[in-house]
Amino acid sequence: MLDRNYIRDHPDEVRAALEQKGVEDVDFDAILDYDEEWRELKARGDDLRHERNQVSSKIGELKQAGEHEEADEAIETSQELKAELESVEDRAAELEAKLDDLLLELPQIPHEDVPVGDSEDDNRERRREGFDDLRELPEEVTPHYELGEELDIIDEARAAKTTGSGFYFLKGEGAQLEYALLQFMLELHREQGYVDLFPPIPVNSESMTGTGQLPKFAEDAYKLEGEDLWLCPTAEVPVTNMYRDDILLKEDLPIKHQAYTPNFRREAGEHGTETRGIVRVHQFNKVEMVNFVEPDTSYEAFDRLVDEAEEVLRRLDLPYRILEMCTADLGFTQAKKYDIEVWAPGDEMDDGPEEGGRWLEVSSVSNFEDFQARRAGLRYRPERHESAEYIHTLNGSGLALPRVMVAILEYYQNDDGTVTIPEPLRPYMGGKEVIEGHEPVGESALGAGEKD
RNA sequence: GCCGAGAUAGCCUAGCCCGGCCAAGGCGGUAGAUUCGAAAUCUACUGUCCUCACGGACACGGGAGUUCAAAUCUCCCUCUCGGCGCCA
Repeated sequence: MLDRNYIRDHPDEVRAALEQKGVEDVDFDAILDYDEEWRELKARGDDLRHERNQVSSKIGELKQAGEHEEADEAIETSQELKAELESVEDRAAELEAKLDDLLLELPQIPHEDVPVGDSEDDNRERRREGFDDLRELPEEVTPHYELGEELDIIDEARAAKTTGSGFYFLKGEGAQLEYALLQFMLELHREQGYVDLFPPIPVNSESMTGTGQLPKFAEDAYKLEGEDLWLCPTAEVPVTNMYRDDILLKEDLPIKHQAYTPNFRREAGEHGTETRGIVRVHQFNKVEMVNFVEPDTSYEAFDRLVDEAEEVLRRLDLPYRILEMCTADLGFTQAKKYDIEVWAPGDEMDDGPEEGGRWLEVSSVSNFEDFQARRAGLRYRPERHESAEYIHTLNGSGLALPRVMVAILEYYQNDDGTVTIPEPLRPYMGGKEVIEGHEPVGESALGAGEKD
């Protein structure tokens, strides 16, 4: 949420931001008008109330002095004031409620460094890492969704049965790889100074509003029937809202939390060749890093956060690139955002690198500045005697698991259809070095002619 | 789920029965005075909004109501604590 004073004083900046982010469904002039009218009413209401307070206290005095006649007169005056006050304040309350709703739909203003653009084509590639010394790949890399089925470590069909499309079972070595990735990432971020959290998975509407998923993006999330609860769309929501309405101390900052959670997203209508397999699913695990920092340090924290997320891929020795998002590709809440995209060589896509394959977004690192803090009431006291100020929040995935798994299954694939396990993960898989897969189970396995 | 008790400023606490006279007091913090310096002491400041300002309004968990007037009375909600029940 933007500061109302800021909006009054810098309307042109807000208009520019709306245009750069391509937001067209907000009537900013109406907001300014409402605010103007509200302030007038507020001033009038304050005056009336002042008058009433004076009359009221006089009534007390008169009554104690035993001057009942004059007291009754004063009561009459007070009653008249009351009626007028009510109409003024009702109108003001109406306007303020409207204003609050509208303000929740005003997006964050992009940081001045962010390249202005119209679409994702205007995003800038900052750098590319890990392509100098590539692994020897099979002639034809099998896409993860075929390989996962062949090795019987990913079972989408049976998940469709128990749950629906867009979900999957991981089995045996597949599930082990998932756990190994989790443990590995969490341990790495611990080294980077993160304190673990395991949050509640359902979150209420207030939390969803605090981080900006509501009110505009309700249709992206799963809602529990009969409850004011949503299935966690990202750990950002419970973790950022953890300190809602708290006042933190200067010495508390920066606070760095990491949290593993499952994430649930409806992803309505997202089916096609680009989303085969487990690259876009309704439930996936992710380790999220969230930083709470003093305002003037948030851009340092941003650079550090990108590096902390990258470290996962560096250690796994997976090639990737860093993309700087242009204004059009910034989210509603974001002032600045970098994406990290890992290289997955299994599927040819037009916008992939020269080496073939495609890019998969595995992390998004964002600085929200005080946008979320203002919505959620996240403050700190810069000096003991000073009044509280909004902090800055940032977060970054570190990382989203399924797409890392895709990259591993494709990039670490061997000629014989097995997958070499990246070294840092082996300690978490009982020393296992290669994923060899399982015999399929059930009558359908007979069709493959592999069981007598 | 049931019964009971509670929620007051950054923190701790009074006021609530019995409505009216700045939400009293303490702690912590900042500045000043004092001091060679410190401790102690004293003074001022230490929530939000509107206003260029003077000033004013609001704020006692949240919301609604009663009243000329609500921290105080009534109702609803949220959360916390205690007891009982249920439960992995």
